[in-house]
Amino acid sequence: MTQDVKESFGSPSGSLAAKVRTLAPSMTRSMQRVAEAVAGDPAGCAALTVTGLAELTGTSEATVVRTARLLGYPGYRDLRLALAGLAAQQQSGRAPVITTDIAVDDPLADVVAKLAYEEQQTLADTAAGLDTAQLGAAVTALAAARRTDVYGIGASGLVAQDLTQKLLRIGLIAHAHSDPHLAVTNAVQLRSGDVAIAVTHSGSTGDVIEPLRVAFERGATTVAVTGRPDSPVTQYADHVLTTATSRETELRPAAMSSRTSQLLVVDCLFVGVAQRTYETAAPALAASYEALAHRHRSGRVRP
Amino acid sequence: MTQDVKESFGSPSGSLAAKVRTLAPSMTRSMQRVAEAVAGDPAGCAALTVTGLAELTGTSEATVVRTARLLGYPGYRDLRLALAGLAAQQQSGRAPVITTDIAVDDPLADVVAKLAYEEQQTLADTAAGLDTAQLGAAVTALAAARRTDVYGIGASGLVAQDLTQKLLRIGLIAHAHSDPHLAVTNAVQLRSGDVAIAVTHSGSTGDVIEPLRVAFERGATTVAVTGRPDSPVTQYADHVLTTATSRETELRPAAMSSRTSQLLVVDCLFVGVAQRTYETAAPALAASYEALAHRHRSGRVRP
DNA sequence: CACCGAACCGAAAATATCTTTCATTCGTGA
DNA sequence: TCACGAATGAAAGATATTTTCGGTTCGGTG
Repeated sequence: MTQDVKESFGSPSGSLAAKVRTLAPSMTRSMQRVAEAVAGDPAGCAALTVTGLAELTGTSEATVVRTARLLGYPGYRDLRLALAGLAAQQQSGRAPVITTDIAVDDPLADVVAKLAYEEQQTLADTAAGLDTAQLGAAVTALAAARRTDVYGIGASGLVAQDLTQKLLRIGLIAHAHSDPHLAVTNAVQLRSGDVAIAVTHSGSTGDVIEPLRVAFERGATTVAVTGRPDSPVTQYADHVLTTATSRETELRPAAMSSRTSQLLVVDCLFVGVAQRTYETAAPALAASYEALAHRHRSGRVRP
Repeated sequence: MTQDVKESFGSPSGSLAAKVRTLAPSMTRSMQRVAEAVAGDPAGCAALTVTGLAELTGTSEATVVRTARLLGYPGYRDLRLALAGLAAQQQSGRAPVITTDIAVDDPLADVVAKLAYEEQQTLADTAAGLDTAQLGAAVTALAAARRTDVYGIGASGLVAQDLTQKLLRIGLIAHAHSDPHLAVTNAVQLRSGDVAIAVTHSGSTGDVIEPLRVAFERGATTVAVTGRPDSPVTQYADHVLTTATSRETELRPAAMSSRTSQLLVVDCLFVGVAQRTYETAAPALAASYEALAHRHRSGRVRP
């Protein structure tokens, strides 16, 4: 199933294409067909009626409407309007855009350009798809938390650690856990007023869900940072922060872009908390900077 | 920072307003009312149905349709679509291009936008400043290495781990060290044909320089990933990969953007190596993907 | 000033489009 | 294999758009 679709769209990444990618896993087969068509050729689809799009994708009107709903619009009419807008934007956008995947024989310069470009897209998509209300709620909880536990495994584990390091720097009490057993053991200690955060792209990593569940049941405020807003982990999450999902290619595992996306979310959390706790955060940041200066040798070496 | 500019239609935009002006004389009174409304607030009108617009302008559906026709569209439906497009274009034209630093009282939405923008900037800068010759040399060394050690402390330690995780996934032997003593202890084991990589933004972190020096003296190929190409760490580096340095602001520590930059470099290294060792890397990647699938619970949870 | 005609306008019918319902089909797990 | 539930599309139902058509207004004219 390689893209015979030609993927010739100018800027594949209006937040719509991102939304399609995020929601695709929770779509049924025929809905995916519709979503694909829409993401692939917004302008073309905007010109079609429900019936037209249904025929084009070999599905029914009902399915088209269902897809529109899933993408967050009240109905097809509104999706169509949005599509028209998107098309217009693309038109004026005129992005140079690197469309192709990274190939085995790409020269390194291309690899660098493509990777940078894709990560930039990921960032844009993440920012576009992040629910600031959920973010705000999570920030509020974090800022007031007695202690915070962060769960993550593999690449997500690094993100968890990153967040933890940052929170510690502004004087909060935070721990990252990547050992499932220890995570659960610690989760048991949590109670109302504490915060537990699970970082998992798939949202289905049992080892991460379990401690979150425990924390949830203990009354802690729970947050899920995941690329799948309908995945199991969200069952136990008071607040869900959605990360972007990008096309995965052979040489560029999904972990790469999901990490970028997760880190942005985590940064937002951090800055948000730092704002809320500015009085204490600012001096703490300054102090940690000061403390680190000693670990650095004097200066430059090459004249 | 919302646009108080209000866009009080000095030039409501494009051919539409022009068309309205041109055609106005040939319009009847009520049609002019409709045309005016449309030209004055395309976005708002795009949200209305024929009936809505008719009521808003105190006219009838028929008149609205007639106006649409006069403006050159087959019917109201199409005018509406065009309006949506126009609105979107205007919207995007307002490239807010966030220049200011993150302030303590910025709303979260701004924080998200600014962070995303700055990280995107960092990525672009990194890609632009990366020396592909140096990168190529590092990749060659990595691809052929008997073993690879990566040193990093603090935030850079996470980057080091990230690289290690990836290299392991394609069957290479790699270790990350953030304990300075263990790092040195291990560095002693290195010899020609091995690779040592130091990740440090400042380039002056003694704890990271030391193991690199040891590795260098043992004859290993050494690589420095640093934001300061003239810093002490480069003394012992065969190849220097430069990361971008961005303005540091009070609420956004340098660690944030240097991490982004470092990760891009590390990703480039990884993909480069994966290309060189494609024969073995591809199946290894597939296998690790396969193995992880078992760790994930079945699928979606919400209907 | 009354009358006429043409253009204008909107109510409502006719049509197209979108949405919902519901029976059927398909895939899946026991 | 069967039974169940999810997925799907046909068709009914609801809305929106377009058309029709008759009433109204306005300017001119006898």
